Amino acid sequence: MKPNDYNAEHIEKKWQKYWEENNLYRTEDSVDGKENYYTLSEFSYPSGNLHVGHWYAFAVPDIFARYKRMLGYNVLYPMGFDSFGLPAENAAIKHGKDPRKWTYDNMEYMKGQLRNMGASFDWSRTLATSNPDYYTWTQWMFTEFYKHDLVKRDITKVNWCENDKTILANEQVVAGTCERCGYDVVQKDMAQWMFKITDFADELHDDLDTLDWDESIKQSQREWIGRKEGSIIPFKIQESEVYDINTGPGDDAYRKGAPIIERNNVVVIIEHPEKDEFLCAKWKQVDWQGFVTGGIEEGQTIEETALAEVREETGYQNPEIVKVHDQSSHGLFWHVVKEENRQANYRIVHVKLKDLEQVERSKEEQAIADFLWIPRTEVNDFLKREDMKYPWRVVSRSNRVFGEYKENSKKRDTVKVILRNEKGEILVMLTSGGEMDLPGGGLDDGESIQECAIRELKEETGYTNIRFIQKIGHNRTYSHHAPSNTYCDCNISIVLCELEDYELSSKNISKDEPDTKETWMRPEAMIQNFVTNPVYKDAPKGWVEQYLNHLYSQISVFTTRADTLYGATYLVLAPEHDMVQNLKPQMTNWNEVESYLEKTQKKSDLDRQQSKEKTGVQLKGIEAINPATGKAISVWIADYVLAHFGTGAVMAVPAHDERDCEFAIKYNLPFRFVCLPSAGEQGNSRPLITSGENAFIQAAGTTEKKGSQEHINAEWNAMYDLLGTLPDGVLPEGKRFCCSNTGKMINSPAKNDNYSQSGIINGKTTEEAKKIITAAVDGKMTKTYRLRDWGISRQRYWGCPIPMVYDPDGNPHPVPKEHLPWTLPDDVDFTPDGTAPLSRSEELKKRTEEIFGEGWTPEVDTMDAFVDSSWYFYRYLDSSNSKRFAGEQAIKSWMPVDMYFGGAEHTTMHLLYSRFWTKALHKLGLVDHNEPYTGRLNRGLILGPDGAKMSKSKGNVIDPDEVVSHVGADTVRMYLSFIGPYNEPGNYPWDPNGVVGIRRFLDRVWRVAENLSDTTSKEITSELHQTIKKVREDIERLKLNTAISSMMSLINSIEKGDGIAQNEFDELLKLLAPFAPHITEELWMRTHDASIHLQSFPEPDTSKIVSVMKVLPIQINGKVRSQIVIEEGESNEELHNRITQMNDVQKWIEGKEVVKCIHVPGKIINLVVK
RNA sequence: GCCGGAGUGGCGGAAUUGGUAGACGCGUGCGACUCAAAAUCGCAUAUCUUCGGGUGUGAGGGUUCAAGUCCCUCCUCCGGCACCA
Repeated sequence: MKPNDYNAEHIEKKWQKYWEENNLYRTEDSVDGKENYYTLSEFSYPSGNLHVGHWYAFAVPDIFARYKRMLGYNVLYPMGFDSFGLPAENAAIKHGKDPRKWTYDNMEYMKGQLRNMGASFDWSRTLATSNPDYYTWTQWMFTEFYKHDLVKRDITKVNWCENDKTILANEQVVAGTCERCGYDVVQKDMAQWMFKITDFADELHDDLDTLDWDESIKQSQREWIGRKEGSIIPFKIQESEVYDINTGPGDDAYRKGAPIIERNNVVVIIEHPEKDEFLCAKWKQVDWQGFVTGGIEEGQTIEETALAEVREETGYQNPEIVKVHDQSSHGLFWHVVKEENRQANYRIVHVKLKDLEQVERSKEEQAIADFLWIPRTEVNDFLKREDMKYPWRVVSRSNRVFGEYKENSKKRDTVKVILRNEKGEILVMLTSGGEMDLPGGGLDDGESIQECAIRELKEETGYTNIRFIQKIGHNRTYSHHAPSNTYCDCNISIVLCELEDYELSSKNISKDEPDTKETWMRPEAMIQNFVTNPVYKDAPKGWVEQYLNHLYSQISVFTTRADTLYGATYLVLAPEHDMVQNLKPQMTNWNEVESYLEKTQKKSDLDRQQSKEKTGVQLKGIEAINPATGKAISVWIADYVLAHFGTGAVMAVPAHDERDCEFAIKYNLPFRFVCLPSAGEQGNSRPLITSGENAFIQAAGTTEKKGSQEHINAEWNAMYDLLGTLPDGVLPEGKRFCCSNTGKMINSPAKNDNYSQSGIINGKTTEEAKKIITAAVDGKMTKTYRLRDWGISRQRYWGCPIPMVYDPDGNPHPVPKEHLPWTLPDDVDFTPDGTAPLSRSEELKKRTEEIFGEGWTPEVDTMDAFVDSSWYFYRYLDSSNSKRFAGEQAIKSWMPVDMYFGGAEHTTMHLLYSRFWTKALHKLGLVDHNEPYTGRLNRGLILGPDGAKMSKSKGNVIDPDEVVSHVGADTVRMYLSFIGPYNEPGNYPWDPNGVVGIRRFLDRVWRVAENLSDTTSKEITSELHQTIKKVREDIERLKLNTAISSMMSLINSIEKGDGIAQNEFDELLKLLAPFAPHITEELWMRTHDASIHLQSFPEPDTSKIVSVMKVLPIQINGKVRSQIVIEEGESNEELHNRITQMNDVQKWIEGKEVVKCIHVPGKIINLVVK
């Protein structure tokens, strides 16, 4: 190499050092006269080595940042590391090193590599999410979100591998088995911390319209959020007939259709005469197992049996009946003597001992069991145990609630209101004493129960739009636990109301109860609270079960086709639906149902979606009422209905829904056709779903080719013919089909039908009918979302600790700010064994107890790494601030991000999460903007030279360091920009020869610089300014490939022509500077003192763009036949004459007539000849 | 199945509002330099051709003086969603 040759390695090192020493890229928060511009590229995991993907992600946007800087913007282009998370931990495990050391070593190494790109990062602002001074703010924001009700702890279903004892992500589940070990994956309930991202679902959806992003990115987000509009329609459950056990002995006691039950039993709950304890049986000295039970002998009453069993089994002589609970049920029963499980009917009898007079028990009884007195709380625990199959759990809690304090009572009629929202949640009030209650109050004089309920709700909750649904059950007399710790006896009516919307009226909120906090709870969660809350244990709660039973006596379905309600012939629930468990006592085929539940539990979501064959089980003994027709329909469970979509229940309309059709044919369920497709809706596509023997076309009897228009028409005609013969739309067997098109309603109701609704929707269109029928059946128009709350708990070590601690009662509390950062402990063996590694840290345990007190325990899960990356763009703005996550002024001057470069794989997760984060910060008043990124660009992927994704196993990985050492960083940067348009996320293969092409170009630039001329020709000057214009336009659009190609053309012209003078060459260098910062700096500094990167970007001088000759193509009948040089000032007529004289043209128009001559100035001339 | 986006030489890709399709680069061929090779430089390179011209932007139709670009139908690929009620 000659001394004057282009030596990339040398000059790149030289100028990188110079820039660093001169702080060329230090970015101030504001510069006078310059507008701020925030360019961001997604930071990366410190996985150890920079690959070509990093260059594509960082070096190409650097061109854009440099360009903006030369345009006069104050540009921030920062870089950092997403240094928490699975990839780092897995890699650390694999390499047998401490993840902390491994991660930080990698970061140091990668920083060095990043410097070689010649990128204009401001390193003074760098960050790493695993630094305590970073994650202290992650934790602080978590606790702030918690305080503002944006965080919750909830139990959700997760994929669980029994073998590895760990949670798996959906992607790790392959066909229902674990990706790693092949073991079956089950769905398991686990408590998780979650961000309530669904609170922002509408905003996240609607605000997309305000963003200047590529439509495909927005569309992906919309689909991920998955908003659907439809109706929620309530279906009442028909109460099943139950024979009371008292009506007769023997078989009469069994419920209709129930499986054979061995006998009728009593379960006796024995209460201590003085203490708050119950007598329980302890068998085989190991564990207490239950209560005294016994069989009812023929001719005996329940009371007699109960008292006899107490005397026989316990020896206590003086029991008295408190209550025989009026609900009978059946279930499995462990028979101690026979040592086997048996089916039996139970009656629960509550007995209280008058005294403790006791005689010796029989030897047999002594052999079986010891008896012991157990405190009430333990009894409750026992009743909640997983293995408790006894169905009398609930009943047993309803004892001992009335009549204790009647002396001081004052009677007043009151209401308790169950206020329900559209999600089926119930509003409860949490008073300052921790007591859980429903809103309610006393009836004023002359007020109806309904009026009182709505008035009280408005006063207590502030909600203005409340709808009365129904009064539940009868008035009941209860002791009411009043705030002054006295009890009064009163009639309580339970009223069910529903919220129409969430509008609040602040002035109507009662001032009486300032300590009251309202919470929405799911009914199951509510039961849990009522049962476990110690404050509540003596308060009346019998009615809790009662109103929940009523609440559960209906099933709400979500449908987008409410108009077809008259065609709903059965209901299908997801197997996980709450009602399945709640209706268990009424079911006559529980065994069958249970085995189906077990089967589906084993399947993952993915698995369920893959097996297309629909399966299901009818819930026998259960019937629902179609609210439109008033007719009873059957209820099924099937795993094609998904628990987490809509309400987890669907109304099945087999005649108008493909899936319902398939299911109904399989199980022979009725079809009713209620919507006639409009003529315009038929289209050319095949309208009918036909299936197996029911294939409708067979009835049509056509001979046309299947799939042809004629065949389709025949189907339609056959359908119309058939429907004409069916007065009520009920399809006969063998002619069952389905048509999901919209249209006009028919048979809703049909003639001579006794349906409860008169013909309010018959003849209406689908859209009209949806609204009318929804209102008519007390349904609601609503929206549902695919988006689910964001669960962030991970049973991993290398992540941000969740800053929560639990008091001795297990209640969570946020770690206060003064104890942040809540540091990640060091004394942990992080090898995964299924439990959270932090649970093994002694230091964390000790720390928690020292700060919060004895019995307090730390949360041991860490956060999903997506949490760390949801706000990092704020930290760059002020990365050393120890008072705030970022200073307010810094945020104001930079946010929102003007252009965010990233991978398409982050479109739905990271991009959505960080948008949520910004909206949450905005809601808390911490930032003044509502969206984090104004611009977003998804980049493509660099493939290996073979066109496949780069991977070590394929051996097609390109090592950028190696390429750089051969051709230089400038070449690699430019090649990556040249490979394809950066504004379209395509896949571009790396072509080793293509790199050489770019290097040749830079060599030419060098050569031109070595051979500058004294003057520049007009043509080159013109082309230079055209190039300037084009390059500006192209970078602005991020079509860097064409910007480079135009510069190549210019260099080609310069070399072919008479060269270029210093002045013009300087312009070219500046044009090239963002792309190739090193070589341009080297050539520029030969004649200048200040860096080229501090210069302004060239502006095109249009006056210098001259066309020396205007050559226009001549077309004849649209085909190019010749060219002509336009002369200035020539009239159209003169031009036309000149053209028709031309030999090239003559040839084509000879003997023909020129009809028309179209002259588009500067573009084309077209002669039309005949 | 639904919703986006795309289909152009041997390859990556140009063609910004309908106006000369294939810019620029790679590859290939020929030539120069060289004892030779590499590197470099120059010329050529959609395709068929009877050398007049014909045909060409996934397929077929349409609008227009003129269509890669606009309209209709279909096919393929990529991305997102999906037993979503």
